Amino acid sequence: MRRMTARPANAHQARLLRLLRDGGPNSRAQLGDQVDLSRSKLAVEVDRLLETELVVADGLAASRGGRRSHNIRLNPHLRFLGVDIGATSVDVAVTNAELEILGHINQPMDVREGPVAVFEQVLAMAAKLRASGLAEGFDGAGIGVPGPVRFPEGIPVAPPIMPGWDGFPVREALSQDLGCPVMVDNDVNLMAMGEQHAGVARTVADFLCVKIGTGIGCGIVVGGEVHRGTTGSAGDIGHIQAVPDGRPCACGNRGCLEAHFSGAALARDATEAAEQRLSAELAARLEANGTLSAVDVAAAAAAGDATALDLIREGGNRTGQVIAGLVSFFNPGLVVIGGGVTGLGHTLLAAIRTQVYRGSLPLATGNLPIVLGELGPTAGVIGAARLISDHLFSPA
Amino acid sequence: MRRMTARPANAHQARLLRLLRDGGPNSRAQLGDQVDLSRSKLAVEVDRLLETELVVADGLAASRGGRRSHNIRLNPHLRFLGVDIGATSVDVAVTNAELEILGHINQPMDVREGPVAVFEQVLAMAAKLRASGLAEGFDGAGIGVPGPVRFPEGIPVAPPIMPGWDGFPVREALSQDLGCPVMVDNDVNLMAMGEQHAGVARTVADFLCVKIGTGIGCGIVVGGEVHRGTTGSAGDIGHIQAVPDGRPCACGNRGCLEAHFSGAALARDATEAAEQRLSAELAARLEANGTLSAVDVAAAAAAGDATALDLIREGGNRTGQVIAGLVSFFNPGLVVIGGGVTGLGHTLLAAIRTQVYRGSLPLATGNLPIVLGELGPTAGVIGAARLISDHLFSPA
DNA sequence: CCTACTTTTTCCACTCACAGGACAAAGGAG
DNA sequence: CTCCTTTGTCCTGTGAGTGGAAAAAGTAGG
Repeated sequence: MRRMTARPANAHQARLLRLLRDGGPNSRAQLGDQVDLSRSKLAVEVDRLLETELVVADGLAASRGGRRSHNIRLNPHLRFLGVDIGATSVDVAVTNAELEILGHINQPMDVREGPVAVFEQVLAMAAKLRASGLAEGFDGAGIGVPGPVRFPEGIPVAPPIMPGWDGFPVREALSQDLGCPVMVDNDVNLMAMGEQHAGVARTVADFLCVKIGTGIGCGIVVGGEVHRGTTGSAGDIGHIQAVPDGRPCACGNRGCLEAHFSGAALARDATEAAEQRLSAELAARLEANGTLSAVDVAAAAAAGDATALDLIREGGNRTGQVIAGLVSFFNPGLVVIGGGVTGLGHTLLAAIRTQVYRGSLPLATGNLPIVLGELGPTAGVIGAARLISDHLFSPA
Repeated sequence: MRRMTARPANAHQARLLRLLRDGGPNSRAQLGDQVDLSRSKLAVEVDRLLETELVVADGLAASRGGRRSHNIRLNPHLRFLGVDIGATSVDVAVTNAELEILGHINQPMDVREGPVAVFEQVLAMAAKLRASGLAEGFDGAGIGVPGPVRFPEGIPVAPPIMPGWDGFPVREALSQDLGCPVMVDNDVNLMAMGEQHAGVARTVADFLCVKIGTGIGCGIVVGGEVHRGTTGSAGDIGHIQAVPDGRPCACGNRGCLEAHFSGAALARDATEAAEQRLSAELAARLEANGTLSAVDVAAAAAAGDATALDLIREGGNRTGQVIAGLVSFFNPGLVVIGGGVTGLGHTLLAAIRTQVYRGSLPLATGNLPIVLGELGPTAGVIGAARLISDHLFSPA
């Protein structure tokens, strides 16, 4: 099927498209209530959008006391591809134009195999989703990578955990392979955008989104917009010093947050504890699987294992201390905790909250919710779809 | 003299006013090069600005190879008042519409005497400047206070070092007393705006401005706009933990940056060192003055006193560690160091630089200048004038 | 079923912002 | 003094956008 190549011709059309994306199908009259345009002008713009087939008519709306209005919705054939590349696995999802997930695949993968191998796999996964009848093609794709990105060009820069990716023209290459517009961003930023679009951060203009996975990063949203920094490395909090003269870190320093708490650090500490027989629960799991991960720690903690709980609390305290500093500095309206280790749940959250509420001034913490992300593993792909839709639903 | 009450009628006029503010007098032709408007449209808007007397004709410009153009400048009678209230002193300055300082007074003052007493003094200082013939009245005033501010209303909130100021309607009260529009902001934010307007940060969109005075604060500029946070307390980095289990702080925690390094902490440490006879230089100064301040430490350091140098280095290291974390998080394009203790000069700067370049990843620090502010004590009042001019030079 | 009222949509005339060309005014270079 | 360039002014055309009138399509009540 022919893909939609049309773009909104002006800011009004872009506004309408975003309203339809975020609010779902709407009657013409309802749209009129939300934008500050005369009825005539609105009708003209809607007609033009219908002509370009970006939106379609969708029957009659319920009456509001008089003549029934016609419903308008984004073209139901529009499809976005959301790709969230993690350190050890990749998520690929298809959404409609309202960014609802129609299909979602997760596969293990090693990002260190380099961009060529990874994108081969990603393209295969995308083809699989397409073959299952969810999409006949893609109108745009958002890609999240676990490292800093030169955003305008969509090129990873100096990614510490991604050797071989430095300078690889992700945006251009994928745009060719997929035959559609592509935008690339840091995976943490996409998670923030996901939670902003469909998660806990829907109504907040300034918030932080801390992702604790293999590494630790933080999405920064200022006035509704993601802050990426001068070189695209904003939010890279994994290497903030959390423990003076602490553990050595891969970056060459000592005491980095990431060296003390992250999926990788947690697995290492748990293995150590198991080997030293500090925890029967963890030792048994190590015996059974041959290796331990954050999931095992979560399970052990759920079973009441004191060592596992201590590890989580300890890590939560470290993380909380760092976040406390960021809260003082940035004064957000919300802090979202997400990523792989959110399985650690309430114990982790409680430790983080304690440190933040203790370590920041009351004015900054007084009305500050600190919550777990709502979307779990789908936050990244939803954010990716949101990224490309923001791009496409803006004036050409 | 009748004050200018006119405001730009639309975004074009606002744009032109800001160009004239930031670039000084300009010919109509030069203005045309900078805005994307047809010559006819530009002429219309300039004529309207001339009618409102916001701008005036100012003779003929030099020829650019053909007919000479007419110069336009902001009305030379426009006057802004910039007020920078510190913890222990207050700066009041008068500027013209191009934000050039025409007169500047600094007086000691104790902010703890409360807003009524302070503003009595401020109004007297403003009257003195007016009486000296620099201004016949003020078209607007910007006020900086050393604590968080609910920006839209211009009301200080829960300022730790300013008992009696909480909830005082500064904006409204001063607007009445001065008979002109008033905007209120945190003093650190104003310093950032000052350096952005006329100092080292003229060309940078994202930067941090760390002010080390009686306390420590940080102005955050994102995309050219000051970030104030959800409750107006963004940049409040004085109470970030710099030393685990360190010195007790007035805020109730231990190890806050401000408890280890700030004008107050430095004076305290220097006095201690003098009393313990660790430094002859400092002891002599204590003897002579009865008290020590950051200025004495700076003088002792300049004279080569090892203890003083150590104090500065130690403080710079602490500050640098905190800034390193902020740089990782925020990824600015520039870090400006300002405030009272900048008299400590290169020793301080070197310590901070060392810690930041060591403690943050290369991608964030690779091209990151860390410099002293250019404007010294005038940064605050220039920023204050800039604040109110931004407000007045925006569409009504 | 008919009438009165509401809401939605379309149509149309009118205003306004703005662009861009023609032309006059003012200066520079030879 | 002539030719060229730049600047300023005037004027008309165009397209965006508004707001009123009226038609269309409902609901509610008798």
